[in-house]
Amino acid sequence: MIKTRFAPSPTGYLHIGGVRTALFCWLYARRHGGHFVLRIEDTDRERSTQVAVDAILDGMAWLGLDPDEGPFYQSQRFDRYREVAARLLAEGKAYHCWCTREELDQMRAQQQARGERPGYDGRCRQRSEPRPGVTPVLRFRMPLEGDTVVDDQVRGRVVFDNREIDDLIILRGDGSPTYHFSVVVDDADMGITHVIRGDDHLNNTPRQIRMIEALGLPVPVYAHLPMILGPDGAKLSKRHGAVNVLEYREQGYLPEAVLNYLVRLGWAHGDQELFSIEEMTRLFDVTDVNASAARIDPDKLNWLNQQYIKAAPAARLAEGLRAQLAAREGCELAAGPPLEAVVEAFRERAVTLHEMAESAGFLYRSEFVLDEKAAAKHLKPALAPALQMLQQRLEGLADWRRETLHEALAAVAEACGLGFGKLGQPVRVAVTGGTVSPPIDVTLELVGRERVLARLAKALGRLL
RNA sequence: GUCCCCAUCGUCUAGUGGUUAGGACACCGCCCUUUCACGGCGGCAACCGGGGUUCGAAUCCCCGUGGGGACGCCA
Repeated sequence: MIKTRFAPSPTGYLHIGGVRTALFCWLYARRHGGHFVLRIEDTDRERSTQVAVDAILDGMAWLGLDPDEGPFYQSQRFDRYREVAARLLAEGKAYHCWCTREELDQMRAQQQARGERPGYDGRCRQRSEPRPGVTPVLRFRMPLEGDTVVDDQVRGRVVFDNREIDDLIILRGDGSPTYHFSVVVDDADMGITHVIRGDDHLNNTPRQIRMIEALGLPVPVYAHLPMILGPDGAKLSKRHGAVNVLEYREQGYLPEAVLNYLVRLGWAHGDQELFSIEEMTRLFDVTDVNASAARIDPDKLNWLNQQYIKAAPAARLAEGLRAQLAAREGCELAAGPPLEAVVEAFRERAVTLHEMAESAGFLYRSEFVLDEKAAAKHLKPALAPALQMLQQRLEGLADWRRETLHEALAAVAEACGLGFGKLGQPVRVAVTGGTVSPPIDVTLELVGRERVLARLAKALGRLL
């Protein structure tokens, strides 16, 4: 069975670049009827935190990137790594190294000074005597000559000269495994057939392949994905806005929009831009991923999010809107119209749910805030008769619905010799406090009879 | 510094030896219009440079340039 895995280290939030890796792994497994494994790489106990683990799990769940197996934790498998390492040592494929950190630093500095690639020179390969006061680490014995070939699904064939690869540490002084070693053991134990991961691991691959071979295990298929950069082409960082996926949720992005955006970074299917999850899983193939790095484009994500907001079921959006509104000062859900009605009125004019809550906020705030500039421009004394007429008409309106409101507005506009818009805009300002809202009839319906009449009266009070 | 990877509009990309180099986002203009949007139509805009290979290169090869990554008892 095809098996892919996503193996983040819980040292921070779930990065948007990591999410794309997870997505590609997930899609590939889905596409081939295989399994997607989630493994938490927490061998570095100093930096790993439970908060980060939760953030990863939370983010994956939000996006629907559910693992078929796991989450597995490397921290719970230390015995297994030590066992495998012991075997390597017994077979002479690994050896103790008694070099001190100071010694290693010095060695690297000298190598750099000589213009060489810094790396361990193998000075402990032959040593058999322990050094007093030093707890040894275990190093893997890499071949000294020849090449190691990585047949990458994205890059093609990449050849490394073994002389460029040094003997890496597989067990630290405290007996804990290092990343390179634990991945190899885990991928083998978990039956991972396809390793799909970030570009930054390409250079690590030959050493991992050598360890896998030394262990007599099958070498998985590799696919190294290009990196995702910030809009300015630099490495993605906090200053580029949201790098933490959960921030996208907070900002009102829909998970399917984020996924759709991410899947198109490095992958395409002709000219198609919109992909449902089902389409992605049917069409995606890691061999179609292109090799060059891509930049994050917030504009395009926004556009996609809007596409999904226009199409999503109102009930779902209502839930998102509820959360957005709830997080807002002065907004009281009970004080306004049903959320689904608001969603329908605003879905074509909101890029994110955050923005929707922002512009629909006036429906739920008890205090009325009038934009003075708008009032100065649209609430002119000359309008008083028309507004008065409208007020009367609305008071007598039996049925407070968009259609009846529209009739009332149209009738008053006609009677006063005004265009619909000439009446609508002042009413909008009077009722919403601003110049922007859904169509005025819809707006009046949403604001509700009581408030409309009260605000109209208040506006009239200003004019008279 | 050494090694590895990458290179089509501003951005994401299609393209796999012969195309007026296509689409999308953004931007600009027009239309629609009840504000804002949505939508429709149109426009601007690219093969990093130099050598080869070939009848013919965005496409294949080499060099350069630029960008990125790796070089930890981090992952």
